[in-house]
Amino acid sequence: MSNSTATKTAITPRRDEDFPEWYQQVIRAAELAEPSDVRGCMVIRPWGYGIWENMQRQLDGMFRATGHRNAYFPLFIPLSYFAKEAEHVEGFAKECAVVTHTRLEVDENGRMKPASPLTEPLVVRPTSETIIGASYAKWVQSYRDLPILINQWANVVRWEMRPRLFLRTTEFLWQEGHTVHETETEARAETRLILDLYERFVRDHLAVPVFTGAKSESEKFPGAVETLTLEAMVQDRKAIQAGTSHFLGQNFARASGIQFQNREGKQEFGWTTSWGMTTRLVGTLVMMHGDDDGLVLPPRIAPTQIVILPIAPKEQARAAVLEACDKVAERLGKTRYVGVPIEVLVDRRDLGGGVKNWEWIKKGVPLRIEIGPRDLEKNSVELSRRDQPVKSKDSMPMEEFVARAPEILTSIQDALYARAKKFRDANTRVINSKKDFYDFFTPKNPAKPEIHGGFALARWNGSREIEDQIKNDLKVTIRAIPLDDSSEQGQCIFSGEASARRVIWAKSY
RNA sequence: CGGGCUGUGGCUCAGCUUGGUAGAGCGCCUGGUUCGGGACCAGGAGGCCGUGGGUUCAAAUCCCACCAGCCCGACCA
Repeated sequence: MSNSTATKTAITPRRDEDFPEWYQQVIRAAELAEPSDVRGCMVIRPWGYGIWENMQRQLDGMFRATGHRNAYFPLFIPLSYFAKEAEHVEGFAKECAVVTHTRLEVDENGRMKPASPLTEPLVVRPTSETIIGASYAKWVQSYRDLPILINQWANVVRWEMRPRLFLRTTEFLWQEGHTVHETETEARAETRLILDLYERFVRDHLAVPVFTGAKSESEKFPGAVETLTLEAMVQDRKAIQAGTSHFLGQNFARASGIQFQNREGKQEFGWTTSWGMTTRLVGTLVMMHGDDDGLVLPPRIAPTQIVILPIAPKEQARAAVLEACDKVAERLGKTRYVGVPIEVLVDRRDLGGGVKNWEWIKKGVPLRIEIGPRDLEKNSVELSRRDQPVKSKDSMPMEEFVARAPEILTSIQDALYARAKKFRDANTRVINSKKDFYDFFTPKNPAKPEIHGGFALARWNGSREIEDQIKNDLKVTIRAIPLDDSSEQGQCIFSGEASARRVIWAKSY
């Protein structure tokens, strides 16, 4: 009893008690998003949307720097377009929202009902390869028109059976890049370029370490020749896909008629790619860095990086304290951190006690500053880093703090990455026998599985049957086939057959 | 779409078995004391009990249907 307050966490349950429930509670407590009345759809609140806007701004800059430009294509895709690529339709058929009518009429019971059926139904885009392909087919005549390097920021709809906030919602936001190239080599290079760009983005901005690689045949994008992926490990040791980059070969060019006259004067199909990152990354951040007191945001992605909390116990002191807070805020706002002005907020709301402080803890603000009468006397500030225990607090001369703020933010950013990487590496195993593999992925308490498993690096013979078997037995799948060609021959741990390489296995989101 | 569970103020839930037209905690509002670690006291607002039908003098409570949500499976960024 005596230490019950000492061990109290802001989020109930704790991660080790019930991870999925913890995840939902963090999203609620941090005011990132909430479920809406529309099944499977969510309302993204300002704090959550602010994170997404930062991702957009940062990624967009990277796309531009590599020669890509933004455009916008229709939300509705004629069914006939969509159906052009066989594997593609098959892959998405079960989760398409379809618009069949163009207006509402009042029926005999006074209820609204759809009327005026469309001759050709429209699919609400689950992805835009086919509708964009239709435009590209018109734009591409000659090899001189290539490459086409376009990105679109959009919403898409995939009618999922089991939605979860950010991780899997019926409607979600993303960017989708769609490019056309003259040669296979160029298109493959583009796929790799984007994979590397994504990896840099999640590492440097989100403090998320990933393994990259190719998807197996069964896991790749419907219609793609090759799907490259970034796989992160979150704190329940499951894998989450942080982004994908697809080499589409000539499949979609053939389906959409993207043809050009090549340097030899012959008609040839273009080589296309597509790649995307989604609002799922917000959920990834929660599960990657969050703790039992709520969200923990890497400084580079936080909508507010520093919050200043005025402490004014006595009425007489208030004006002076607020003035000091504003002054610090103003100076910080003129200070640059990774090239942009620091986002500071003075929380002057009239809320008592630690309530305010806890609110910002739960929201994951990287740095909290307290300024009170005692600080005014000493000309100092109290600072708390979100990457450190919530109760720890340091005092620092005001001048020094203002000067060192960017450096402190950098140090938080680095600490989060280091912690995440350490966690992943500690839960990544080289596994050399089927028994060890099954042990690794089997919880000790099957009735209420504890957090277990992780990433297993194990040899595989390349067969679909083995994949299906493992998925069936353990719900474990191949997350990535590493690209680095350090091919030491060995034996598949499941079949004993020849195996060219180790692949990464895990349970996944 | 199959199996299980659940729908009662903003949130979490009690009440239902043994019908008699609503309660708690948290949150919210007002006033005061507080404020350097989730404060306290006093007062107050807010619910046609998921929807429709049935049984009954009377339904949150019993019966039927529907709808929605959660968990498990199949699918997925």
